[in-house]
Amino acid sequence: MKKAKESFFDDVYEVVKLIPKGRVTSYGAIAKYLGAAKSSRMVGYAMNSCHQVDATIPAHRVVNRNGLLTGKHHFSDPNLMEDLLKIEGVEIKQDKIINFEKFFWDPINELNM
DNA sequence: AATGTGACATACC
DNA sequence: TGGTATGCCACAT
Repeated sequence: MKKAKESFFDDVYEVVKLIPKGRVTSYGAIAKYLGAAKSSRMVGYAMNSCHQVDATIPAHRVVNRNGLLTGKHHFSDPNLMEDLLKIEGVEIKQDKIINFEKFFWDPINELNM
């Protein structure tokens, strides 16, 4: 059995680290998967602290509901996020993911079923 | 306890 | 099309 979540953030990190390479998800999807659809902001907030909790978290695979790389500004370099995604095969144009639905990885569908 | 915060989501202008 | 405003909630101080 899994140990109880220590905090909302920890769950966020767990899910983010489970995101397959070449896939992306949204803050809202993660929040919803954790049972707090309205806490989408917390997901982003968690990512802000993710580097001090676990630097291995692929935060670049998490974007907003629009597939827009809103969090790129928080990376070491703004271009790092889209560059990492491109390397993984995700097409990006104007800081936005092309065919977002195709790359979208929903934990609710992938983990809860 | 209270206040501040924020990498969202949605609505409105 | 993009800026502004509000709701929303868990964490930090």
